[in-house]
Amino acid sequence: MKEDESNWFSKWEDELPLPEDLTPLSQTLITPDLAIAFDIRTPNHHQKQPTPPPSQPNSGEFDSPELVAGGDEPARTLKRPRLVWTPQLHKRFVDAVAHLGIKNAVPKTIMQLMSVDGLTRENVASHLQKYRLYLKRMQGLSSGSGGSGSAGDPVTDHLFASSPVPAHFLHQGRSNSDHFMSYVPVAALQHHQQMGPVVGNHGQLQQPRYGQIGHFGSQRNEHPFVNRQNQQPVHRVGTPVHGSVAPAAYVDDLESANGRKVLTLFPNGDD
DNA sequence: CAGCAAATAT
DNA sequence: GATATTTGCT
Repeated sequence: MKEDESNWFSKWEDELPLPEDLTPLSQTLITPDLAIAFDIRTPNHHQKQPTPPPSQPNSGEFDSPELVAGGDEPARTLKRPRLVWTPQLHKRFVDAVAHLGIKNAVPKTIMQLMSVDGLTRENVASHLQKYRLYLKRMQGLSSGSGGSGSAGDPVTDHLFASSPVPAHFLHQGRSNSDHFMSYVPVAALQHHQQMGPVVGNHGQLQQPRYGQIGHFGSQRNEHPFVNRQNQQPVHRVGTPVHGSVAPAAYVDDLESANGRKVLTLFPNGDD
């Protein structure tokens, strides 16, 4: 029996796919922009062809191959792939809303504050809508008196459930005076590419970092159960905060396995 | 433009 | 089937 164990272990080891064999997380898929540029989305259903514009008044009849090298970003008015709201991204969203206050938490502002490259107002609006519904639902059933039903947290909404909801967000009919408007650390002005949602294997945007390659258990981070080694190469906050708020000092924290680490990442002092 | 409900797409 | 996006309306 012991031998068996070492046996399968050996085999297991042997059959372990090499990193090179694994899906090259950042590659493979045709570059999203390229794909959309060519309008060659995934072979899906019969996508209706909406009035294909007569292209450019080219003298010839073939399209201009410079389409890609055109310099101008084609990815501007074309349909982007579905954005996938990963917990981290959602966290940013929540934090942004939390710090803006319900009153200023409108799609436009949120989007700007998040300063996530590639995120559009529509994205936020859509997500915000669902998020609000989620909050409402929660309140609704949390008032259950004598309820013997509420047993823990039924994984209702996967995404929202795993987000450290700031606590308040409950729309209290509180028309209190708004506190000082926090200046917007317009990080969006940075030409730096922060975390740009990238297209996944199909056409879904997913986050570049935080990609878990493990095939063990479930790929999805349903609940924090996987104890991964928090090793972030690009995680340096060298400067011991001295009082100045650096927009680039984002410390995207990883939630602890079972300890809800509610750490606000924005330089907030409000509330 | 923001918010919402429903439909639609992936 | 779950989600995100879009649509229509206010």
